[in-house]
Amino acid sequence: MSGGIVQTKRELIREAGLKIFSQKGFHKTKIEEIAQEAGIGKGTVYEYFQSKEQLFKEIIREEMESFDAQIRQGIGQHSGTREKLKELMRQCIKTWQRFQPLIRSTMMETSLFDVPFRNWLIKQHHQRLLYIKEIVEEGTRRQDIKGINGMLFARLFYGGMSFLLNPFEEQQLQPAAIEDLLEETMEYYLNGIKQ
Amino acid sequence: MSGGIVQTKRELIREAGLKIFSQKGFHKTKIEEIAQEAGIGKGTVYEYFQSKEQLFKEIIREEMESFDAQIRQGIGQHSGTREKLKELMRQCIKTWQRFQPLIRSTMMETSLFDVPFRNWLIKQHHQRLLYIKEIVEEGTRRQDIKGINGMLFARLFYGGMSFLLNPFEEQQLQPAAIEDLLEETMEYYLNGIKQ
Amino acid sequence: MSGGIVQTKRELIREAGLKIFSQKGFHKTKIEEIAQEAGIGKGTVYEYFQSKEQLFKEIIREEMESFDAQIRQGIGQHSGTREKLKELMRQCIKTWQRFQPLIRSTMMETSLFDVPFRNWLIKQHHQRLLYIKEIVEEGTRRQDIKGINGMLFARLFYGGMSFLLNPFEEQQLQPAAIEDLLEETMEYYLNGIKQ
Amino acid sequence: MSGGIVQTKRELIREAGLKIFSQKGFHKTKIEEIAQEAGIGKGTVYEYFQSKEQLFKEIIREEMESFDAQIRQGIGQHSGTREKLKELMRQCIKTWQRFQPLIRSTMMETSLFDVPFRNWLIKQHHQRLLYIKEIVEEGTRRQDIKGINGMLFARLFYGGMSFLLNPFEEQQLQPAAIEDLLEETMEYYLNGIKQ
DNA sequence: GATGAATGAGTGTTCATTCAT
DNA sequence: GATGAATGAACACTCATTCAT
Repeated sequence: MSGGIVQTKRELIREAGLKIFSQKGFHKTKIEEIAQEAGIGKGTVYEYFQSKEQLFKEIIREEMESFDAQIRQGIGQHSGTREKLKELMRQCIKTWQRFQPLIRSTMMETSLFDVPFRNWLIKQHHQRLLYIKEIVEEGTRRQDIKGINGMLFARLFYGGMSFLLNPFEEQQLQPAAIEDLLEETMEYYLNGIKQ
Repeated sequence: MSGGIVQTKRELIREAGLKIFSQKGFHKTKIEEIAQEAGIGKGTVYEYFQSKEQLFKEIIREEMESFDAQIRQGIGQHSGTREKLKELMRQCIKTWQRFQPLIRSTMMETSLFDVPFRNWLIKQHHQRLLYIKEIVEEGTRRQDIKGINGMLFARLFYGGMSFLLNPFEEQQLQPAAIEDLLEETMEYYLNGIKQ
Repeated sequence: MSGGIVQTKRELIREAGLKIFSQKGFHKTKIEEIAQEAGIGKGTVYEYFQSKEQLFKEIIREEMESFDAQIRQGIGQHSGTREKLKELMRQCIKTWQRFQPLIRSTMMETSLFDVPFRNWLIKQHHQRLLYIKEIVEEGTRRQDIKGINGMLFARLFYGGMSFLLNPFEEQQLQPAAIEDLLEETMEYYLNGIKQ
Repeated sequence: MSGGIVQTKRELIREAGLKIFSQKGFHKTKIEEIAQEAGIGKGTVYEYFQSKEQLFKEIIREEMESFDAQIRQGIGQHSGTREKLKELMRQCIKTWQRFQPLIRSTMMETSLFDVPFRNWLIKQHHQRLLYIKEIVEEGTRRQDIKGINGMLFARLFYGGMSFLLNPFEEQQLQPAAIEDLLEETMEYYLNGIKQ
């Protein structure tokens, strides 16, 4: 409870980088801007990160991993297919409201990166799909859910989620609104829209 | 009507630009590469387009509009909610298999652009969602489809589609495989996955 | 007779680079200065040379090779140990009066360079020594010259030459003065200074 | 008198600087490396030396002066032109085997330095030549040596020496080998190579 | 109209130097 | 005195854009 405000300079820079990269994308971001945002000198960035690209990758990596941990933990606290999927969506929405542009555009612009990092990104993405697949397959075993193509559904579900938030507007949904959204969305996926 | 091989130089450049921008993204693409691809001199690009950004926007605009026309036409040729939605997916898959990286990352990296173009993009995107909304609302009126939040469903459906194709692999789905995919996908959306 | 003034831009840059590098050494030389000296824009340098280092190496290589050709040709036009050695000195002085600082410091600061280039430099230097060695060994066969360690003498002779010109003053010796210098120098090497 | 292991921090830094500068040359050497080599903090260097350049000049100055003292002392212990010149060569070789690259390249890259230091360097160099000149002129007076241009011979002799050691190989000559080298070299200078 | 040689604004990165601890 | 984190001036290099031919 007490901690929190203390931040290493490294974290300070990462935070600033996250903000600026999110606003402008990798190429339009200048190291000097990040330094300014962090309230430090340009050279200081290079005391903590080898290069602009390193910094960017480090930010992505950190955010992705914390994202993953949150999803995993969130899912673990619920039981039942519906509740688990809802929780997964809840976590995604929460994260995406913070990092929307950065995380998303990163997933798309993977051609930017070196092969190992690209592969790591793909694996991360795949992991998210696996969470969904496992949830529905567990449901199938419990006979809640039809026998379906888990991976296909995972893609549809994940993609749907990622467009729940209008990617062009920085809406800040209220928690209550989010719950309504989740409820309705689950309804569509579980029971379909056919009369 | 006349045929098609004849191409104005302007079209030639646009075609080359589409290819290179799609492969490398906006920032990593050099005008010289586009000129090479088009088999012309670097300076000639500037005879037809004011700037790299203009060229890029022009390509996006053109592709989006042709995309839109195809969707509209495709939908018009079918009746029934299921068939219309399937046709919409069919068109999207077809287009995305061509331009995947460019078109998608463009939608995400809107921070690149000036406000008017950004607004135009948002409107385009919105238009797609409207097609879906209208299809399901028409279904609702015909009592095929439950009374649902059409815009919410549109987002889920459109997002799901956009992840149907693994964005990290350049799979070239065979037409038959696509049809199976569409069929199964429609099943999930229409009847849900709950047992 | 007619040609001469015409210079490709590449040569223009090389000439400017030679001048500035000679004055300031590699590290203190800025590309922009070279461009200015050549009367062109900074970017133009990069149209013709990949990098500052490439440009530097190219200049060295070119000068060395032309130096070598001059020596070889000069020696060929003379016969007799004394005359050949004198001619070799004549050529060296002529070249060194132009490029003194650059060429010399280059030979010393070889740690600057990549291994292949360094090896090339060493080979070049060795070649010069071989010229001298061959001249004296030929003399030995003709019984003009004692049976000596040709390589050792080559080093002494070459080193001596390289200090003939005061490396700290930009003296411009008159041709007549040079001839006197050569004559006296040869005298010392051939007949020794002992009474 | 007391011995030698005790070293002021100033000397420690100079020693470290000498080592690193010798290996890498002025521009490629980083202050941090010197501090590391000396086992102290980077800032501490600036407690003892005003700047990188000051440190470099101080090292050169110190080494030159100690070099000079050794030569002077060495010469003083011998009599006869031949022995004195041999001793001078002996001292030079000994020193150059330690500092070859640094000392030499320094003499060449004088453009690095401010005018007063440059002049000091030139004077130092001149002093060496004077030693040689005086030795041969003394020989001339004793009628061991012909009446020659002492300064010219000094240049030839000094230059020859400086190329005795292959500047590209870090040969470590054994003392016996050095003596043979000196003997033969003296032979050439004193008696010439002519049959 | 077509070209590509020339340009220079813009930016990532290094590293000598400073200064608060 | 000793330190090393912080700094920012300096510079190599890129590439969109121009314009003389």
